Amino acid sequence: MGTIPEPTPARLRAIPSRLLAGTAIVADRLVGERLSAEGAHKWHFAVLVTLAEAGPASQAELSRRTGIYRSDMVAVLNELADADYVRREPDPADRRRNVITLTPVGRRRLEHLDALIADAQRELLAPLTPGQREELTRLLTVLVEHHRPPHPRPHDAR
Amino acid sequence: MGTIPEPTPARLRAIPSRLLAGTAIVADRLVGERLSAEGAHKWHFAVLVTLAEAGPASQAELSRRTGIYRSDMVAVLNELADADYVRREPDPADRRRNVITLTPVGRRRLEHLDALIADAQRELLAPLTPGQREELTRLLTVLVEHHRPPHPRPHDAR
DNA sequence: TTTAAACGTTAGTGACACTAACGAAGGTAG
DNA sequence: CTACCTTCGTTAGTGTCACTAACGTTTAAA
Repeated sequence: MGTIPEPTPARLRAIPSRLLAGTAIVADRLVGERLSAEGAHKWHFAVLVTLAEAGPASQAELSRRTGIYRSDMVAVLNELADADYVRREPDPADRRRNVITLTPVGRRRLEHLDALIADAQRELLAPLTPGQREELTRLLTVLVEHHRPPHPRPHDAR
Repeated sequence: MGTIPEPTPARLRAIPSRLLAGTAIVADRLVGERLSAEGAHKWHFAVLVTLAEAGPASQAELSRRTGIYRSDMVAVLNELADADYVRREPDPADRRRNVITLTPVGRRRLEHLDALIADAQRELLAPLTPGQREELTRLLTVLVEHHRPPHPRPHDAR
């Protein structure tokens, strides 16, 4: 007669910040597994999407739009440029900047990664009805929107 | 006439795994700030709650109930024991185990930390109605419950 | 009685958010 | 023009956290 598989106390289970941490871990693992199987990364997708949506941009712009720190952006762009998903060239109009441009190969890569990520989201949200998925997205959006550096912060990009 | 503060592409903003990651970071920061201001830690609270709810337990039991790895549990219990919030003594019935017991001081500490955490949750969920907060908690619970090691895994406690 | 498992513990890994500081370039004020 | 401050790309580094590996000890199972 073995002991029952110790339960987590209810008082602990019901704490939103803990639930968020837990689901975020699950979600990240789901996405990460799929992407790394194809030699890709979360951040690659974010950059490619941003370029596809808003056109060529500087590294600092990409940082602000994706939320990836500009110090981390360097490595991401190295990898994307090495694989020819992206071109990186100095901006003649402002010689501090690099102009990052999506290549045709990059666009195809994006479609592929997009499918992988959509798949991961589906698996993540599997136990929810379509209505619940929308509701969850809505609620989370409200939260991230609300908790956010008051305004377009003074200086220094993320 | 400056450029408008670069927006995140909609295609990126609407991805649940990204939203979860974002809110989890905010939530963790909110909780962490309050606790660290009192020299406490997330994990301290989890252990104290578990002891209060389910009584004395071994370190491995605490690990499984809280989700804290038993390798990390060691340091947590060192700190809690040093502050006399918890007693740690060898289990005479099974000399592999330590029995961890909540002290009266620990119980008072718990009440304090509980207030801090409740406060953080309130700030986190501030932009939501009470109904929405419940709904969010419900949805997240479904997700964590669903994505979870199939059954009481073979061996080796977290 | 041999084997396997659980326990507490130490050490270490990898991912990721985040900071600091740098030289180079550009913008602005005197 | 000069001085100053900001932005940009880049390098290096920090702290936290989830997670793994391995160990010696003790207990349970075969």
